[in-house]
Amino acid sequence: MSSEKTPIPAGSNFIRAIIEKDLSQNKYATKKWAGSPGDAAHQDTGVVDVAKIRTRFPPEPNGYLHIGHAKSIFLNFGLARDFDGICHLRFDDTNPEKESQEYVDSISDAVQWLGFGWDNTNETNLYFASNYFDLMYRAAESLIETGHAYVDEQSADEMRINRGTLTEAGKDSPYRSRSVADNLARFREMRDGKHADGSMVLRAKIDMASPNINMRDPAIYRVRRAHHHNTGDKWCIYPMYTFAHPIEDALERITHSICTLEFEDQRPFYDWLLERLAEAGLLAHPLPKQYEFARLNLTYVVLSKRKLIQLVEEKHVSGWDDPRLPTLAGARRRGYTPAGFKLFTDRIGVSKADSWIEYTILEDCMREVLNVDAERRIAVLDPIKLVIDNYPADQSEDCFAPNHPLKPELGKRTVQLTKELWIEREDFMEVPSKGFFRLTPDGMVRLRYGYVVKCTGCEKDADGNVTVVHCEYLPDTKSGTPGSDSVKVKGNIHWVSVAHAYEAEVRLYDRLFKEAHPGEGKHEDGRERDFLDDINQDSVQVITTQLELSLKDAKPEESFQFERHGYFVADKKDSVAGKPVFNRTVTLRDAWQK
RNA sequence: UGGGGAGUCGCCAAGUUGGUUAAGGCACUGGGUUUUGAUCCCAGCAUCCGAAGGUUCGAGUCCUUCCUCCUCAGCCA
Repeated sequence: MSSEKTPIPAGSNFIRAIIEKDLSQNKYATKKWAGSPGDAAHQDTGVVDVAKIRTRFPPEPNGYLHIGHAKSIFLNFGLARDFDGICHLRFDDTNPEKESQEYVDSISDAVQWLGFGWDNTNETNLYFASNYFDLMYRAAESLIETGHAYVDEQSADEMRINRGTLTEAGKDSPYRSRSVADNLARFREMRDGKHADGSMVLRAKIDMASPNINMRDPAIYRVRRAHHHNTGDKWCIYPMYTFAHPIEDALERITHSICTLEFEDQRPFYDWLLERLAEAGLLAHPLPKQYEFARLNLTYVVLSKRKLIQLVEEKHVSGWDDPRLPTLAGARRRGYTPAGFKLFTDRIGVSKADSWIEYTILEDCMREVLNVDAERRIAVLDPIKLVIDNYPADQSEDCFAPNHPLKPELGKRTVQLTKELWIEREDFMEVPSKGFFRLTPDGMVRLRYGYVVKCTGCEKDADGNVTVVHCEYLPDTKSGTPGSDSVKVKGNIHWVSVAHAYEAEVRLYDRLFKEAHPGEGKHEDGRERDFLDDINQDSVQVITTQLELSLKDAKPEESFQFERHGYFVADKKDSVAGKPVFNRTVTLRDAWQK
């Protein structure tokens, strides 16, 4: 990445502290890099790596990225940027049964949308674990040759039983002491398709009595006849994550391999494996090191892949990019922005403590960036007619509205004022509640960017619903003219001319779940709650609105602040030229307690 | 109950080798500005760092014991 360097906040998180220390000790001063991933022999032909550190973002292409991944992306790519390093995008595609090109594409899109990429000065750092299958296979044979791996023919059930429990040691497999030659022959047979799926696995030979269950001879290669999205039908054996990931990191000369907390127990194996392969001459020092941080938990959403898939497949939402979903594709359609996510990740920090971030933090971040970035427009979401009785029916006059109060250089636009206007239904109350200072009989209010008007009454239908509000304007009070403030009013309401309005569809989104921790706890009858029980049935409201005419030209993904309402974005999917529809990204804060 | 982690203000989170009054952000509460009940500005907001002991002139930082939460027994990642 070649982007602006941001100053490094000293010791702002434990990973930065580790990197600063590593760098100050010149830990990577002689680390060689040949320009592409490879084993020790390959890297030795290279030169000292220009990247001071290497990190990686290694998603499995088996689903869509979500907000939690954004944290990891900003962490890994951000670290690389701040420390003169390089971050790789690597697809960890070692399980052919779950992965597909669709996911590879959506993940690539999301990473780029957040502002990162893989094209660096002299190299393209986009990799696939499956491209290392040959090297991984060699590493496995090396492990067998050095007596550190064996082919186990126990069934999965037998393996599970013999693995022991959390408090009891496991038992050695009857196949554990086979000869190197025998193991090698068997493993090659596995590769050559001589054995059925599930009939045997290759296991690392470590210690069946280890208190760390991950060290009790973990399986590292399995037989699985499945078509791989990248390697096709070339292989019928596939490496396990446990085995593959450390090797991927080492081949790419990653310095800091950052993952989430649940992999902590895996670290001893990570180090064990790389040390064995380095001893065998396959990998060179310095070897990558794994560090773990706490994954993101956000209130009012679910981030687990399983639950997201369920929401999509059972059609509780319209798709992976439903604006209510915490997927990056959904957030994007909702109008959330990369800058907002950047602010968010900076704000929540990185640590090892399990935590739940309040969803409002994310919303505040979006408001904060949109307040600065989004131009203002006028939108009447729940229209009711206001008639200015003392205004000529055939008259239309220009009013000037600033495009951005914080950026006068963005200029003003004209909106037309006429006798009949649309105003917000909630801006009129025939019987005002306490503290209400908008339109009410005999009350005065300013029509934003226009005149001060005095309410004279309203019309109602047979059911008592207000249908039209009447008022009279005060001619000398037009905004921007001398003496416009001769009449002071507290209320200030927005409006759109009936004759100059764009009638548009707007979607008002609310949170998808009613509970802060969806599915947590039990029902009154003692039954476990399901996260689906907490779905908010009113999470979207599609309404017909009256917008100022200029909004007709909004481009897909263009964000605006609809004054007094919130931030809205022209939907990237359903908008057509000249007829955009809008999604509410987030409301404005509202300090008025009704 | 074995191993590995984590517990600092309502929510996050600094606090490196022990050294005066425990950063910062968000939230919240006052006050000010404002033609968005928005934004912005100013002020306030942990005698206390999961608990209890101990070491020390001095401990969130060291020691002991205890408590709570997370995580690991896939031929998933």
